[in-house]
Amino acid sequence: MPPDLAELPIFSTLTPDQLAIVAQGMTRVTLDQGENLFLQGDPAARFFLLIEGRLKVTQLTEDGQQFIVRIVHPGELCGFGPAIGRTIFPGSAEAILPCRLLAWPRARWEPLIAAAPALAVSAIQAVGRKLDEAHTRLREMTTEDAGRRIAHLLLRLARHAGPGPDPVEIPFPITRQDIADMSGNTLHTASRIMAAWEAEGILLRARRKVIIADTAGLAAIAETRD
Amino acid sequence: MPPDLAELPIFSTLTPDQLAIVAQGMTRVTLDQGENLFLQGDPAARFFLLIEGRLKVTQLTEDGQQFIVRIVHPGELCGFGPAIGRTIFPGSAEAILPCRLLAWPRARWEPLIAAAPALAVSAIQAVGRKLDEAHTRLREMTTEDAGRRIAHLLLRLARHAGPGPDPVEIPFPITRQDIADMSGNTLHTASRIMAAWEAEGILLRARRKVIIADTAGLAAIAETRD
DNA sequence: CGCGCCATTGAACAACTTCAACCAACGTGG
DNA sequence: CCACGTTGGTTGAAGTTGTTCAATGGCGCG
Repeated sequence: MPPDLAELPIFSTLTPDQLAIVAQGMTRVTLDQGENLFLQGDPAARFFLLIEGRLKVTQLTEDGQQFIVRIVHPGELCGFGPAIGRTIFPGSAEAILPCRLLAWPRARWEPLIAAAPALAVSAIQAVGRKLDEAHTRLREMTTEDAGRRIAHLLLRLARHAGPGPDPVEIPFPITRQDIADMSGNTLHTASRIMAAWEAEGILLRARRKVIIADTAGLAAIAETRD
Repeated sequence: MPPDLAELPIFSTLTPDQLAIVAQGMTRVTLDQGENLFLQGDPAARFFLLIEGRLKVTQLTEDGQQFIVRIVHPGELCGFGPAIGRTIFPGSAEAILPCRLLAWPRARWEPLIAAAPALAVSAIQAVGRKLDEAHTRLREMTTEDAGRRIAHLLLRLARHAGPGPDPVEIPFPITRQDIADMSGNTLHTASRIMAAWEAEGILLRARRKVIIADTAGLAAIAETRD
């Protein structure tokens, strides 16, 4: 059992009593790269906290198009349908890196937030932040052109790599197709634009890999106002 | 004091004791058409429940573009920044019809949800629904063309008119520009597409007014899969 | 070593935006 | 109550962006 509960930031303020309640019914889950944690339409029987790795949450439209809802980073809750009154998962979650997670049955949600109100507050705030992020993406989709959207996306992904000097590597594998889906483009447009940036020395690219060589240059593209 | 608190659906399950707590610190607000309830950047000192009328919530980007976050319908909470840890309003809210609201100071949020847990649950679910809606809009923005996006938008707006036979009137004034902003188009594209629909007998239009004459026809456009 | 997945690139095309002009309804003040 | 400015709305033509279609290259795994 690698990590002690108390060492996780989200639980660090809890008393031993509260930790005991948190631990009730809790199980650990590990996923290999490429495995699915849950599929769209599955009953939302459990909710999860990602400890290590990365998850990609996607939705499939009726007509077969894929839409990437978000990337889940370590320390974040996911699949908390139960908390907002959902009974099935609205999307699928795939491990894009090997993952370790904690899982609780949905019935534990109420006792858990009752035992640790800080958790409830942070859950609500997490939902709020995601709403903000969704609005930001919506605003970008409607007011910005393809290049700026991709630039914003890469900067956002890179921020999760933690602060650091150039070059910044996006810390998980990601295909051009993923980038195109997340930024509302086709694979082709994304590929072209990023090829141009590579020529300008802003990016380094490899198979399923992106490295930002010039954060300032990319930020300049993202902020360009016509 | 027009409506009795207990008559509002959201409070209908509360006991008199709980209602007394809800009423503490509560004030009533009325707005004329065109007035602002709050402006982007204002300190989020209060949160609101819309009883009657309609609000339009917008954000202004740094470079001056407007983005319509949502329309607030009667019975919905709005401006609940305090609930998700915000101290300023991230957007502006304008009355597009004369409005009546209830308002509470932000400090009342915790006692209020403590007194009426049903309210907390419904607040979390309200945020969850908005997240869903934002994701739906995002998905539509990236996978659908202009016409289908407008069709979906109009159907969504019309649903708030309540069920009823054709023709369905969208129950608040709305400009072509608003429709374009909400569906991620320019005024021009929206105007052209809707003009075509009017010629086909699907819509009736007037200044600041849209009436759906053929809901099934519009739904067919919205669902067309290529 | 050969197949499949990921990626790149060019050319033709369609969709949407921009630019620009114009029209009609509303409201206000003389 | 009429003239006129303002706001909301329509429409055409030109221009741009991004998509579609099509072909090709290369890495990695069995």
